[in-house]
Amino acid sequence: MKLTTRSRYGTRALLNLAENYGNGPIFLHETARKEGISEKYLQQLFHTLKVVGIIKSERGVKGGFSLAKDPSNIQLSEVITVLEGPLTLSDCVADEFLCSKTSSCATRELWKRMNAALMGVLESMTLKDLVNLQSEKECQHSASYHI
Amino acid sequence: MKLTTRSRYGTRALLNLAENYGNGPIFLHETARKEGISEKYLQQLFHTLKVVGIIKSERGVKGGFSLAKDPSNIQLSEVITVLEGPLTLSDCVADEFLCSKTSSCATRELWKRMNAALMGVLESMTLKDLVNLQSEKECQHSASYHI
DNA sequence: ATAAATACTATTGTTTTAGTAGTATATTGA
DNA sequence: TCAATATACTACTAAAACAATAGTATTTAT
Repeated sequence: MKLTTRSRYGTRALLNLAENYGNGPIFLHETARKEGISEKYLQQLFHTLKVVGIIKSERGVKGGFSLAKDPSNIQLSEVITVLEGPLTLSDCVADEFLCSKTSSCATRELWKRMNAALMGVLESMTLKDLVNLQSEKECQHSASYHI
Repeated sequence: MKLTTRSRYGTRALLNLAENYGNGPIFLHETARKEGISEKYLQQLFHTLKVVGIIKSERGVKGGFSLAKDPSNIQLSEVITVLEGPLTLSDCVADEFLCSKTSSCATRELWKRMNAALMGVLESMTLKDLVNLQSEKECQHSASYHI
């Protein structure tokens, strides 16, 4: 059970935009190069993210992409859900009428708990948190090199 | 991001065996019919579960499958891991050398937290818990019908 | 104009999933 | 002993999902 590359690439790319928040748009090809993602593929991901209002774009020679709102207002649950689709581990979690045994199914309860655990993590973090985490890590990393 | 049918079918089938724990083996075709799973497919799942010692089998006319140990000693983390493979949302979570940026990657930290959340649920529950959950639910369900 | 950026849709190769098929082996009991 | 019925094990396959690639259209700065 893996996340698709859509989620993983998309989140990394958004982190890239978030780190630049407030400084105008970034060319897609820059983000793509920096994160090692195919430009064409990232175009699709950014298109999706734009449609739902997470990022905005400017066209033309001085165009590019930037976050459409403050990083602290972008929950990771929103990001992953948009890129990955609903994060339900079994379809019966989202659609209780899918199976006739729903109301008395212990395994469904298990899948629900797993989903709740995942969403708990994702809802408790925003892109801003991810930016902070990144700078913390980079600081630790460089410290361990220099000492 | 869905669990595969291996996990979902397998867990349901194990719950079926767990409910019968101590009363001898159950024919595979019975479990298959009750849970609506193809016999041939369930054979594969049970084979996997047998190899790792979660269930045991008896061959021949009076054969069948039963749990190899007490339901309270079978963690759901073990069950899902065996059926689904390692529950890592990104390969870099399991293999830190997969990516050169591992030590300073914020998204990897995110995937790790999500994994920890999932494993937290699965390690805190055993097949016995699932059996209890099931009987609770069935009780509630029948109660709501009779009153 | 034109160069360089995003917009959007269609197509495709690969991998994974979910299952089927088939042969072999073990056990019971008439 | 032999037929019936169970598991054991491996190989194969159709369908779906994934991960891109391709290509045309449109916008904007210079």
